[in-house]
Amino acid sequence: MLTKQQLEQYCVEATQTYLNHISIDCVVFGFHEGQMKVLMLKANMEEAWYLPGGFVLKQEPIDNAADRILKERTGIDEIFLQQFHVFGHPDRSKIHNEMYKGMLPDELNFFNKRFISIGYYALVDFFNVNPAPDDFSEICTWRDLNDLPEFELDHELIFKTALDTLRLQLNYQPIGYNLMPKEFTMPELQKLYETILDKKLDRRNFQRRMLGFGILNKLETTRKGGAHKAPYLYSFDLENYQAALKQGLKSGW
Amino acid sequence: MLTKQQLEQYCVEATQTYLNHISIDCVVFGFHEGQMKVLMLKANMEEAWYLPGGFVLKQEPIDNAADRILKERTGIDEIFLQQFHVFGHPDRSKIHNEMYKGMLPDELNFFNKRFISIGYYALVDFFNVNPAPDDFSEICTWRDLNDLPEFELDHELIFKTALDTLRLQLNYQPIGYNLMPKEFTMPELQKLYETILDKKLDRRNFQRRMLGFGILNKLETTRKGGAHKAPYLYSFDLENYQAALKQGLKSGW
DNA sequence: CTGCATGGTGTAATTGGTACACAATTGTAA
DNA sequence: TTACAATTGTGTACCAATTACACCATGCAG
Repeated sequence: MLTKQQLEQYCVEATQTYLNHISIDCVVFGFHEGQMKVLMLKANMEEAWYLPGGFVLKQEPIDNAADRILKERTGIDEIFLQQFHVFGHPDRSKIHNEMYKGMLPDELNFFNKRFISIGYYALVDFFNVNPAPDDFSEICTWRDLNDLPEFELDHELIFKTALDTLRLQLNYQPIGYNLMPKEFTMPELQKLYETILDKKLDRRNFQRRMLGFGILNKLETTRKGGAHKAPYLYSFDLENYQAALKQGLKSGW
Repeated sequence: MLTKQQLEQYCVEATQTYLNHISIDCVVFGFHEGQMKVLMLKANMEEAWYLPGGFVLKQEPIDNAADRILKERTGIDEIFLQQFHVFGHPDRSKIHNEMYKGMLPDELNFFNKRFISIGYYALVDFFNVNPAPDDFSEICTWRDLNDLPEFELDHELIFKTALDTLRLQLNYQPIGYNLMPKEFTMPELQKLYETILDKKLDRRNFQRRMLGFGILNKLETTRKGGAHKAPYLYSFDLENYQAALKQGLKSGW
C-alpha cells in the first residue's frame, strides 16, 4: 500500500521514465498437477484480481519491457513470450487501482490516462517461478484455470484472447518445452494438451502423433511410484523443437 | 510539400489531437490482373516509398483509427482489417519524412518522437479503391508484389510480417471475399491463392478442396470471351463464409 | 495369485491429399 | 469447315494421415 506521497513520487517518476499511454499486460501460463494455471495479482486491501503488467521505458524495445516485467513477477530470466494482440479501446483505460483514484489531481496521476495495452502471453515452468507482487498488489499467485476470480478492467478479454491464440497455435506449433519439466511422461504431456484444449484426446493416437513430430527423445528410464505400470520418460529434442517452431508442424497449402 | 509554417501548425495540432508515441501502419493488399498489389505512398520530392499510416485520436478506438486512415487513402468505408503485430523497437522511430528534419526544433516536432506502430493488414477489392496521397506524399498507388520499391524505415519488415501472417491464415481461414469481385471463376480464385503463396497449385485438387469448404455458390452463367472453354462463375456464400471465418476451416486437434 | 487400472504397441477402416487421365468447350488457323 | 491448341470440368487410382479399436505388459492392492 502506497501513501499519497509515495504515489505522487511514483507518478512523477513514471511520467518521466515510461512511454505514456502504453502498457503491457501478460498472461503467464503454467502447468502443475494436471492443471493449467495463470499468474495473477490481487490488489492491496481489496478483492481485485488482475494480470501482471507494466510499462515501457522510453528507450526500451517492447519485447524487452515484457521480459523485464515478467522477471520482476517470476524471477525467471529467459521466458517464452509472445505478443498476441493490442487492446486499444479508450474505455479500457481506468486507473489500475481504484483505491488511488482521487488521491492525486488528474493531471499528475500517471495511471489516469488512456492506455493502449500490448498483450503478451508467456509459457513457463511452474517450478521455476517465484511469484512476487508489485507495488500495487499484496498477492502474486497461481490461479487455476477452472477456478478463476473475476478480472479487473478488460483483463478477462485479454486472458481469453491469449487462451484462444494458444489453442490456435497448438495446430501449427509445438508446445510444452516451456511448460513441462525437463523429463516427463507421455500421459503428462497429453494432460497438458487436454487442459489447453479442454477436451479429451485418444491416448494412443496422441502418442503416435507426438512421436511423429520428431521433437521428443525417449529416455531409458521410467517413472516409478504410481500404482500402475511405469511410463517411459521423455525429453524434448531442443534442436528439432526449435526447427518445428520456425517451420510449423503442418505445411498447410 | 508543406512549408515550415504548415509543418509547425501540423505538429502543434497533432500533438494535441493524437496519442503521442503511437502510430498505425497498414498493408493494403489488392488483386488485379492475376497480380497481388500493395498500396504505397511516395514522399514529396524524393524517391522514398512507404506504407499508408497515421495516428490515433485521443479518444478513438485503435480499430476505428485504422478504418479512418484507410478511408482517407482508399475512399472505402468498410474495409476488412486485421491487426497483426506491433512494431516497437526504439530504433524504428525516425522522422517520417527526412525532408522535414531540422525545419523545426526537436521538442516541437511531432514526428521526431519514438513511435510504437500497430500493424494492420487490409484486403480490398482493387476496383473500389481510389488511391489518395496524404499531406506528406505526392503519389499513392498500387505496387506489384513482384516489383516493389525499397521501403522507408522498417516498412519492409512490416510488409513481410503482414504477408507471412496472411499466408499462415490461409491455412485456417477462408480468403477472397474481400479481394475478388462479386463473381469470379475458379481459375481466377486459384490465381489469387497462387499469388499469395507464390507457388503453383494443382487445378483439379484446388477446385475440389475449395468446393469442399462449402463457401462457394456455383452460378449458372459462364465467363465468355476468353479464347478457350468458358469457365463457370462462382460467388461466395456469405453466410457460410462468415461462419468459416469464425470457426476456422480445419479443426486441428 | 488374481483383479484392475494404467501404459505400450499394433491394425483395420476411414478420411483426406496427391497425381494423374480423359472428355468437353471455345476460338483460331489451315 | 475442320483440325488444333489451350483451357476447363470431372473422375479415379494411389498414398498418407487420422480415427477407432483390440490386445498385451506392468505394477500395486487385496
